[in-house]
Amino acid sequence: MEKKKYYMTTAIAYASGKPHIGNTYEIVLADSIARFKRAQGYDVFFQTGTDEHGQKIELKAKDAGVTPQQFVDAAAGEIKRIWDLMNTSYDKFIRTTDDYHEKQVQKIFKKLYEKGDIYKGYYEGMYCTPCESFFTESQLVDGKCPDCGRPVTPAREEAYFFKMSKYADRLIEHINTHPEFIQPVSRKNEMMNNFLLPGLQDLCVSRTSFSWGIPVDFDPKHVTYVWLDALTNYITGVGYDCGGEGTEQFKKDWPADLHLIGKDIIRFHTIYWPIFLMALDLPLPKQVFGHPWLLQGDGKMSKSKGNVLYADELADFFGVDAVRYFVLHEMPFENDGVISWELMVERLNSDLANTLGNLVNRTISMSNKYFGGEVRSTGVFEPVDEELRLVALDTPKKVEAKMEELRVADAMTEIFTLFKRCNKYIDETMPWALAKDETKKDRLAEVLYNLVESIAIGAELLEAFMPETADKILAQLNAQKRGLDAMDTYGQHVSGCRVTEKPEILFARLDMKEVLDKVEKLHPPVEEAEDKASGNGNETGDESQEEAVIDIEPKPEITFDDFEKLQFQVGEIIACEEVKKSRKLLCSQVKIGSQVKQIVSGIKAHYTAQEMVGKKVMVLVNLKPAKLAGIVSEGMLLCAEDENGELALMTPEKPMPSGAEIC
RNA sequence: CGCGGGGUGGAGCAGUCUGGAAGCUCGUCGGGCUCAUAACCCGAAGGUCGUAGGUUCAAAUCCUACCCCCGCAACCA
Repeated sequence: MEKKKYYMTTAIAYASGKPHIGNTYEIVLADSIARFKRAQGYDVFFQTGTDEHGQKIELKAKDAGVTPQQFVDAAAGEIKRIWDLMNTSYDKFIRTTDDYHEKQVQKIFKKLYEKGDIYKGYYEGMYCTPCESFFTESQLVDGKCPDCGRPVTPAREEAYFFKMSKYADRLIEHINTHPEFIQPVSRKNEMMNNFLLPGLQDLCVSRTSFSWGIPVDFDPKHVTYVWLDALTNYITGVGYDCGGEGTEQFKKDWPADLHLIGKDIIRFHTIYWPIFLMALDLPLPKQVFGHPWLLQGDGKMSKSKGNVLYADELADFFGVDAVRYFVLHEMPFENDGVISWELMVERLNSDLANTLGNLVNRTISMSNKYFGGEVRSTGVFEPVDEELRLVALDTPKKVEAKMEELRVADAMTEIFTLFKRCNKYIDETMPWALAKDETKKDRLAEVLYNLVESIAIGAELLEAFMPETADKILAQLNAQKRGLDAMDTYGQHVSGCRVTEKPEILFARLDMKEVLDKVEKLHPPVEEAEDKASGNGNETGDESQEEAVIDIEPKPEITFDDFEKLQFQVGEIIACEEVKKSRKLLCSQVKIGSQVKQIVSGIKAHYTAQEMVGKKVMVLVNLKPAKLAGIVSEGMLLCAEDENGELALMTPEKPMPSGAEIC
């Protein structure tokens, strides 16, 4: 019988930097699904990759002094490295800079243009020049820019648009008749009520403001704007050919069975993507699952607390499978999950070391102790065996049911329920007591056989989630994989097999304090300096009276010429207000000589707008203007900062007129 | 009114769509056991389900208002 195909994808990761643990979650989640589907006998094609175009990458590359292509090559390499490190079994890693992808995107763009679904128009609206942003009338605040409050002017920019509204009815119909299309279901209403029912706006699909993108071949000053470029990877990756037949693989795999994405981009995958496909006369993907996010715990995510988390660092500490276990287990189905070093240690100790690792270890060592490693079924049955047997037979079914709903965390919990049942079984049967009675020898053998059999079933089920661990356990037990299909029969472990002589510890318990100490060394917290200052309060030595000092990372030496480039002046703050919608920023009007500059500073936590007014401060005046929270800042107020991040403005020690040069 | 998520025993979460005895894991305390990685097994304590109203025979769940956290967005120039 031919295998049923299963084509699944993750979102492609934006190649702008190192992926943190949250990004990594998605690929691991996808991997567990892919592996499970394979175990179920599907012919799985699992695609992931990187999204590599756009203005942000263009800018980052420029900052780094490399070409965009060099930049994304490095970023994609890093992403791929992490994916591989996490032992993910993707079949294809697509990059939007791959030539076949770029070529197809151009063809698609052209086809849709010729078909009339894409038209050339003008991006019209009220334009705020300093903010370089367009706004609709309804977004304006008092007729002014909602960001910086300055006047806006009507403006237009040439752009191509996609006629979304043309396909809206068909899409609404599809969503209503396919309740499984958007997962979790709660997202469906969100999409319908917020976007579809009020009426879809046409989507801008080209840009002229940057050039790092796929050029529109018949109008090269335009580049394809993100979604038409990014989403199409799902078809170009399996061999779609616009205007042609497409490869055999494309015919087999499309439509995709599952797009696994973050909940933040559900809209693009359940509205724009299906509509693009309709325009191309292609069938729609069967299911889009918007998973929640994995957030970093401990309240603030800050470098000073050392809780910024990366997959490779976590894997160094805990091992790949432990990290896989954690992210899969801790991630609920609909709500966001939390990750922190503490929670990680807790989970590893209680679930992996205590429940699972110890179970395997104690079972193997008893087999060695009582039977020289031989595990033999004797058929000496007692009623207590029945319950274990039922749980062991039931677990595969439950796991399959949970996986069917994509409830990966729940599926793993089912497996651990089996392991817990095994631990309980040991207590109920008390093998050490049986061992003391020579006449109970056969019963003892049966007990150990039941344990090995049950653990073998659990371990094999674990393969999708923790592949290495599953293999290790099976190897230690000397058990064969039986296949998901065959899990309806108990007692398949070959009687007479020997377990390993020296069981390797699968997961060593970790000491919380030691881990946190190590983490601290890796990411030294800023508070250290304070401890030194206040903690070493010995009264006798004169040196201890000294004020605390701070050492910072020295920068390279500069020449006087370098210094001369900087222009500092005394400025008087004549007005200051909080920047709305901002947590940290104050916006000051600073009088420097006869001119007034607007300067934004991140000091709201340290000064109120009121107390700023009237201060004479040190200003770096020839800094290139930049936008902060959309507001232009034309310089920088200089502050001293202590080890706790407390700030103090620099003010002249004697009265000085505004505009006085500081040199 | 920028967008989004959340508030359920000490911690992390399920349960909310489809109203019907407050559940899971960890931690704590007490007990058991000794094969094992100070582990494992049993038991117990601990909750006004953010607040205030409303609907209902019945509300964590539905409705209204409010409070508080958090993430994102363009935020330490």
